[in-house]
This record gives sequence, C-alpha cells and structure tokens, in this order.
Amino acid sequence: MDLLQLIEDLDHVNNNDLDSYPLSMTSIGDALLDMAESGGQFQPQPPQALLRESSLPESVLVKNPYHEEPDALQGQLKETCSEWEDQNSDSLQEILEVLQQLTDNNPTADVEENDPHKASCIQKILEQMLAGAEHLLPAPAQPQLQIPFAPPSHLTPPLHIAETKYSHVPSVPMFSDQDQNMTEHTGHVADILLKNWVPDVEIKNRPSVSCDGPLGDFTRALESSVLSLNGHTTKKRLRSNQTKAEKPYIKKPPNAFMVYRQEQRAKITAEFNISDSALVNTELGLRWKCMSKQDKLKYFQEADRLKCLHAQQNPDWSSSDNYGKKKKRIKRNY
DNA sequence: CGACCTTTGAAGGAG
DNA sequence: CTCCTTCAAAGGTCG
Repeated sequence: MDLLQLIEDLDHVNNNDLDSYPLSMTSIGDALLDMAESGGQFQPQPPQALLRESSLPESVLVKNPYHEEPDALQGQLKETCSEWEDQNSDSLQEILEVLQQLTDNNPTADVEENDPHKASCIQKILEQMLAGAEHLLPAPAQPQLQIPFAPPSHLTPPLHIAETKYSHVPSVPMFSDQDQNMTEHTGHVADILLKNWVPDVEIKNRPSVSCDGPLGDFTRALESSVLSLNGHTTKKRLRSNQTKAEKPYIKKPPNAFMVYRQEQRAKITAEFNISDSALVNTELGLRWKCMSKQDKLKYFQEADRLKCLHAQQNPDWSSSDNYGKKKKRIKRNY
C-alpha cells in the first residue's frame, strides 16, 4: 500500500472538476499519510498561538513571552507532544469508521450517471484508503470507540463551572441516512479530522436555549453583561457619553464569537500566560475557525437567546443607535 | 484620557 | 443583492 500514490490519485480526481467531493477527501489522504509517516499515530500539534508566532506583527511578537523565552516554548511543545501521544491512540480507529461509512453508503451514486468512470475511481480510492487505514491500525484493532478525541489536559484547564446540565452532543456524526449527500459526509469528516488538531470546547452548565429557560452561572454572567447595560456601558464610552445624556446608551448583544470569546478568554490567558487581548483574540479566532459547526452551534444558540432577551428588554433599540459613538478606526497596514 | 490592537458575526446603510 | 462600515469584549500600549 503506497499511501503517497493513493493521495496523488485522490488529488487527480479532485482536480477533475469533482465539485461534489471537496477538499476534505484530500484531508483524509493527508491525515493517513501523516499517520503512515508517524507509525500509525497522529502527529501531535503544539498550540496554534505558538506556531503562529512568526506570522504575528512585530509589535505583538515582542510582547509574546514565548518569543523571548525559547526554553519555555520548547518545554510547552514537548509537554504538548507527550500528552497528544498519550491520548490520540484511538484517532485512527475513528478515521477508519468514517471511511467505512463513506464506502458503505455508496457515495458515488449521485455522480455515477454523469461520469461512471469517475465514480468508479472515487469508490476505488475510498476502498483503498480504507484498506490503507486498516493496514496502519495497530493490532489488535479496537472494535468500537465512543469519544476518541479528548484534548490534552493542559488545553482544558478546569473552568469554574462544575457540572454539565445538558446532554453531550456527540461530535462524531452518524451516517445512517442514506439520502445524505457526499458534501455533508465529507464535511463531517473534515470536522473530525480538524478536531485532532484543535482543542475541543464545551460549554458546561448551559441551559436550554430559551428566553424563559433556567439560567446557569455562565448564562447569568453573560446576561448580566448584556442586561445591565440599560443606560450604561463600558467605562470608556460611559465617560465619553456622560455629557450627552439625552438617550441612554444600550450596547449591542454579543454575537456567537463574543460568547465563545467571553467563555474562553481566561482559559487562553492562563494557558499561554498572556494578557494582551489582541493576541488572545487572534488565538481564539483561529480556534473558532477550526471548530465544527456542531461545536459552534451552542454559541450561536446562546447568542440568539441573548439577542432575544436584549430585544425584550430594549424593544425600541436599534444597532444603528450606537453608530458614530466611537471614533472611526484606522486599520494598521502590516 | 481615550483610541488602537485583534478577532467574528450581526446589523444597517449605500449603491 | 452585494459590499462596506460599525460595534460588541477586553486589557495592554501609546500618543
């Protein structure tokens, strides 16, 4: 089994206008290749903020403690790699299961009419990839795995939230519906693959999304940050607007990313020992982009719920009310 | 003191 | 409809 050749074949297929088979197919190949080169294990990946250092603007770089302390960086990387090696032994099994489902669900059926040769080629590659993955799997293979992607412990320091009050949403999709199209399948696969390189995120104590639902600590904190704004705002804007005082300043409700940011900021600052919000937000932005839609869903739902509350509390408010309250921002050119 | 940096998403306005 | 702008958070930095 030559995985490199296999992946080249896959690229060839992808390059032949196979729009319904997006890049995630190649991602599978890349993942398998990585595993082949590493003896059947995923390569551990250091925290993204550390990897990204060289691309940061100079003004930010000089403030990064890891930039000034290479020993601390090396130590962090070593620790991260060690933890990943300990915890990712099940990842290949996960890929195997997805490949098996893709193959079993006859994903080429919808393009078979137009291009039987291409469909046949894809099916063959899927089967080869499955065989390649099985070949890499250390014996004995584990028949079933529940949640194989526990993030390294240092990426999930205990939040100040104790118990989970909502049922866990499985990150791994089930492809029981034969009508699901291939794009959905490969999208899920991409999510699964991505989850091997990014820390998982989970909101705990989160109540159901409803304006009338019970409130957990986290939610109450967020609500307080939104609803306490009737007539007031941040220290900065309060100062600048106190003299006007015609109409109370009501802040915008947070969007999904802001909800995520609010929950994760303390975690990032503790993890990397940084307090620069710009740097923290950059890291959070990267992690956000790597999260699956399913993982993001709870933040979008929370943002919707807060928006609902905000609308109830301030029925006449419009976001345009806040326009012009800040000075125009001039973007830096790096 | 207060704008800027940095991020994503929502919303409004202009064309 | 598309594109652009503004603002939500937040703490260090800088003029």
